[in-house]
Amino acid sequence: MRETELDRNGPTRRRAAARPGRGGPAITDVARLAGVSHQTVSRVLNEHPNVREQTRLRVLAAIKELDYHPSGAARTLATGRSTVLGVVTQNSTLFGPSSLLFGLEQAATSDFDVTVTTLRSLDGVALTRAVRRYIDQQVAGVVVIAPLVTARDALADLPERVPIVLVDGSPEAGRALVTADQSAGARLATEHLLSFGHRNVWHVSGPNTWLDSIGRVEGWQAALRDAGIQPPPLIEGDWSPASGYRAGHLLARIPEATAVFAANDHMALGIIRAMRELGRRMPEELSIVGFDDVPEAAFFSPALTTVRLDFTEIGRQAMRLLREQIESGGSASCRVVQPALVVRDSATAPPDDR
Amino acid sequence: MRETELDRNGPTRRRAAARPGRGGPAITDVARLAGVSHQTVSRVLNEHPNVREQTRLRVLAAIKELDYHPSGAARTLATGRSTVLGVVTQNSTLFGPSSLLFGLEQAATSDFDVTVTTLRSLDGVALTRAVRRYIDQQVAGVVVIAPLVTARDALADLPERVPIVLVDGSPEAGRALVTADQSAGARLATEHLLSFGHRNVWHVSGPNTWLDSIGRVEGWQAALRDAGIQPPPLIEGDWSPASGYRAGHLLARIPEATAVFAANDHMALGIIRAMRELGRRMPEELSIVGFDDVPEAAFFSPALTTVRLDFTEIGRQAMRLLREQIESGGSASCRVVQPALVVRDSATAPPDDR
DNA sequence: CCAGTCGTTGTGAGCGATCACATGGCCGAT
DNA sequence: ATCGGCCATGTGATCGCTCACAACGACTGG
Repeated sequence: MRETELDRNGPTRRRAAARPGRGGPAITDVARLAGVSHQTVSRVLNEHPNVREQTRLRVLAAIKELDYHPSGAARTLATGRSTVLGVVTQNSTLFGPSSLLFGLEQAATSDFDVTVTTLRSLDGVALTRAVRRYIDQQVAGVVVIAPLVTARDALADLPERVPIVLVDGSPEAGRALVTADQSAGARLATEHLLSFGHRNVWHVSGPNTWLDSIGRVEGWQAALRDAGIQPPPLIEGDWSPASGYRAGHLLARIPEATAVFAANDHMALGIIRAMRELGRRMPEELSIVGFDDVPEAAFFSPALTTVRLDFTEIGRQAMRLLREQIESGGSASCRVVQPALVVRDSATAPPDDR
Repeated sequence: MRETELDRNGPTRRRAAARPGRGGPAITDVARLAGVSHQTVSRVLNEHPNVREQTRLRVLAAIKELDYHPSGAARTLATGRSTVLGVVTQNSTLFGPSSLLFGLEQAATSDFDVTVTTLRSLDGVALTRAVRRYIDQQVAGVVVIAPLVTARDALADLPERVPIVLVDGSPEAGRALVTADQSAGARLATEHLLSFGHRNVWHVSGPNTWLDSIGRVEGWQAALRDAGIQPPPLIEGDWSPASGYRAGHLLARIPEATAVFAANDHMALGIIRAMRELGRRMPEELSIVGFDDVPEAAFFSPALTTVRLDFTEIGRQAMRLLREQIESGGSASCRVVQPALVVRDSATAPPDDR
């Protein structure tokens, strides 16, 4: 027995000396240099209270001298949880989604390593697979940026093993959710236009597969109904300035269209462009309000009145919900971030009124 | 001895049965179900050739039945390398950097998990720390999006342990690098303006801390010098439309300024806006060429002639360089992606000429 | 008919951390 | 003086996987 044990230790020690390990020094190297056990080093690393200050300093010195860095993989393996946060988003350079991603990264970066999966399309299969893959990697949590209708259904049959927060998705999923109040933003825009005395407000929406679009359409309709106005037919765009441009040409042929709410700033730009080509003056002949407040919106001609979303705040809220779930196995609560109207020069009174 | 062994196995088996393990089933569970050793399962997972087809199928079936997914952490720990790719970029929603990030994700996503570190500033300390952190995590490789001058110096004293590719950085760093030929792009823009007969071309640049800015300034100057023209004073902006707007007001006071090359589209928008406010007609009174070809550039008024960069291609090239380094310990080669001129309506002949 | 080779599978150690538990010193309380 | 308890530290097992090597049978060639 005794001999067997010695035989076992032999190779082990030799191996450690030869350092075939892939990376730099390991915890045992630090322990040896500091003259303590590996466990004590681990305690120092994890800020365990019961370590004598003197020992702590010795360990710290050894860590510094060896330029030791703990292995995340080993820690993950031992503890079963990592500090990696998975974010699933879609293949898009659109202002909204990309700002959302940015806001999220900002908010997470202090506690987590953020890894991003950019999906080509947000259909159920791809989404589920991406989330499952994260779960396999034992991520600490998953954030799904799911602004599409198709995403909603996919999330229903997802395993419960991991904290998940939806951003910009639908509350029906029964998961923790952070979203912007699209409807309220649209209402802000519409009511702002109505306040100038416009008889009606037209709307150029995003694709009806987007929850954002749907919410904005609802808010627009609601605001009109509340004012006792029958909403005019919806003009559906696809977020692109080109679609706005086409919508602009359409609107130009409708004399009674004096005010339009565009579901994003880039479509608004397309509309403005079309109007300019047709020799219409803005905002005198057509008032317009956008959505997003892209950085360049103030420099459109006319400077665009629009609705701003605080993406940093959304990111922060998402991280809060996620932490709640991680720490206390929390609930499926829901936060809604309110948008704000940014008044510039693109909305004014209708022609008749002056 | 025999008893000791039983004692040892006892708790082990019980543990396995109770599954206090953090995740789902482990490789041994699959092995047991398939009636093979864990090593055989490992072989199947890694597509090792020497496994009998029949065995392979049995293992595959067991994997499916248990819904087994291998643990990345354990694999990383055992092999010393992960499939994670670290990307370091800076705190920016600017079109260039964010498109770059997007292109990179697109190109990487099939082989790697991309994790992003968004730095508040690209100074040496922050950059080095971020890269080192990735190295500690034993990432497969690191991509640094380093468009700032400050980043250049920081990369010199970085450990060699990990494949690194610079994107949009400076070749002097002696590392693998993918970059856009900023200078050639600027030359394209400048020569396009000159071709209309303009006597001179002014330039509104980005901040001189950006390598992109510097390259574009150089290309602009070179093009003018080649044409035997003394470059006018440089107007420095900060990429923002607001800075373009200020530059526009400045330019408006200089009668001989008939053509301007803006270092990005958003500054061009600011210039256009300023001109419009002052009642100048564009492009008749001032020709302008931008840089970036943001999606909305075609809908500026006038539609902006600009220079386009293929970010997807840059991402692809970066991934190629990285794979070369990972697989063959490759070299510090350098790829340059060429930009293309996109001609629209914002550049035309100077007023004198008609 | 036996040695050598190859294909297939199994065994045990090790990656670098944490966790559960053991140990030994020092303290105040009995 | 003795004992339970806390503090500081150490020991060994374990997480789930891969790697190096051993074992075994079938096939081949001399």
